[in-house]
Amino acid sequence: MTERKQAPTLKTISQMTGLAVPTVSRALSGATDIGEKTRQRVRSVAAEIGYVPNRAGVRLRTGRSYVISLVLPTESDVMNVTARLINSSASALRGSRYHLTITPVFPDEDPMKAVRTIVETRTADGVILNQLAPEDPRVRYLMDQNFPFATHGRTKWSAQHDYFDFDNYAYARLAVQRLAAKGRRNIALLAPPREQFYALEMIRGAQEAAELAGVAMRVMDGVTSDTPTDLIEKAVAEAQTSHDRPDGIITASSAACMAAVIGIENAGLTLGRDLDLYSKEAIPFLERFRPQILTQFEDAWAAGSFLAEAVLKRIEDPQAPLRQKLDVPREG
Amino acid sequence: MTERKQAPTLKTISQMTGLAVPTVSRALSGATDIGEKTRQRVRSVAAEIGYVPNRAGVRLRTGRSYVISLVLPTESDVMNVTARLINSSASALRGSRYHLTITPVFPDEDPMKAVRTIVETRTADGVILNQLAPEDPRVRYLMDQNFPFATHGRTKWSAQHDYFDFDNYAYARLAVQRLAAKGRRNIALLAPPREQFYALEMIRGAQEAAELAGVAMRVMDGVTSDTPTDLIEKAVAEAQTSHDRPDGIITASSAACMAAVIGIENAGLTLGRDLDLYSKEAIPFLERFRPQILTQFEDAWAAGSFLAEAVLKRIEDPQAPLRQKLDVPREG
DNA sequence: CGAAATTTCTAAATCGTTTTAGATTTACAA
DNA sequence: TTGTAAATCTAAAACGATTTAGAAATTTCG
Repeated sequence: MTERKQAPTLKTISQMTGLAVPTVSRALSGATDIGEKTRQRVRSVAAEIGYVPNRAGVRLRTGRSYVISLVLPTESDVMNVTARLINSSASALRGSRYHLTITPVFPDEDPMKAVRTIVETRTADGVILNQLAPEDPRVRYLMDQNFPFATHGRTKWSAQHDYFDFDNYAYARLAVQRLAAKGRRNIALLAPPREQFYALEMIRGAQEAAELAGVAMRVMDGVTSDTPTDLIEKAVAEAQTSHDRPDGIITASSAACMAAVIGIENAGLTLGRDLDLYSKEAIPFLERFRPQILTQFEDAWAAGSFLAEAVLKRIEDPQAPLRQKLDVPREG
Repeated sequence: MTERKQAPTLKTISQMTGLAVPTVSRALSGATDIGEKTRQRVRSVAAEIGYVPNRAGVRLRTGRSYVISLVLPTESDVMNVTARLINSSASALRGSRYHLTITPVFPDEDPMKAVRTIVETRTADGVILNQLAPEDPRVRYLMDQNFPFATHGRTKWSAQHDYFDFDNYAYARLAVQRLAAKGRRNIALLAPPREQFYALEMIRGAQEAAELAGVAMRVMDGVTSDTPTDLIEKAVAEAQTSHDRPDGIITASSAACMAAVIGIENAGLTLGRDLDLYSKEAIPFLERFRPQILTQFEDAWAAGSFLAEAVLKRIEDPQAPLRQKLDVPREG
């Protein structure tokens, strides 16, 4: 439990350079009445110690918040889990003093950077994470810093932190059981990327259930549920032409499942006859679209509310009991 | 252009009650060393003038930001326009000093309240709105207050504010033209709710094009593109059994289009033969799912980036030239 | 009644930044 | 050399809230 680092301020730079605080401020903002060498010196020191203006100070003095608000009518009809998560967690903060900000992280970025910045500059009092690796460094870091957070999904250390997770192990078990009960003997799992914790859970569940039921189960390779949908279509279609073509496919998201439907129907096969599909989904859709598809409901709205509240409680009382929930699959 | 109201502070209450500022503070926070009648008086005054603690003041003094951050890996594969909008606008702020916060608004709420609060308490420096009515009071208010904002979609006053809009008029025109060119003579438009500006645009475009092409065009009633998907399915299926069943349906979102597909196929009809579907979509999906579906691409990513940047520029320079874009439909 | 204890309030300092006004130094011309 | 102008810098105040220490008023009790 490292000591939380104190962010450098203008005062820090002032002391390091021997200049007055306002001088430092004006040097950084590029005022005309600061000597060139002074400006240089201040700037380099600032860069060196990673000075970032304190938002509250700026806001108080200037009245500018440096915040843009996206006013978002809550939609009832959102297939996408992420969108639901945003909506529900923002909604859960209604009535509290808290706001929800979105911190986007790009694939090419260091995932740690965003979290570290938040903690060090105290951009936020708490954090919600998703898409977790089993030993996610962000989680490790937040735990070490004793910084309030909650996760959508679990990690290796999830006994020690707040989380909400859909029980992917149970999901996959049940999926295999039901497919086996329908007479399917050769099941393929279109799994999430293996870097993510829940992928491993899902795979484990499917394997165990397959063994118990005495059916074949394999993880589709070269493709995950996050793969662009056209590639999923292709992969599914190709799998159907192989000698041991799967007669049951389990997917991890409605988008992936839709792609699978396309691949299958394009290959001229018939759902429910030639093979069965099994999927999670955030809103009832697949099952109405193709009644043959077997589904389990993933409650993304509950996840968001739970997580937001968990973080809130954790901020208020760091010693509060852990808030953890493993959502039991409900068949759709 | 009304004067922007100055938010009341502890000082305001202090002056009104004749008490010292710290006394007021402690009275509000429920400290034990404040007399009961004093507390009552302070509280009632505070409530009366609508006192809300200044975030910057609190944050500076206590170090608490009252912000929860949702750290969001940007997804490439998001069907939903809203989710894309969030991702893209948050991303556009990367590298700037600005953050994106989400302010959810519930159907049962006064849509004005959220906006008014933002402006009065300066929760944010700028605002992005969507789902606009032709004479949206929020837009009117923001214009009157001279508060930086940009809209996804247009209004009656859009000549005077920043916006990004998909050209729904052109969309509908083209849709009807293409359906007519395929020999369709009885077209139905599954329009958005008529309260929204873009619904009117779309209807107008469809009507004009239908007249020109000499085909029948009607707006489906009792159902909009925001209606729960099961009701859309039902409505579409029923329409097919009527005596003047449509041979071409234009929808306003991929979700609505999918629902239409379900309705049609459940009714035992064949796409492309018995009738054609025409839809917008945010990512290429429908057209691959059912190649018979005619589509136009709606660039939600571009919208978010554009809007975020527009607001940024508007904050920096209220006199900056208007940033407006009417996105031309690209056929998919 | 007067001293001590208690209740209720206020003064002052602080968080980090920016702005305004003024001070100091340097450079230049007379 | 000296006075003036220009170039640099600093002191002080302010934004709004909270906290700590202490002052004033009230109550309690011997």
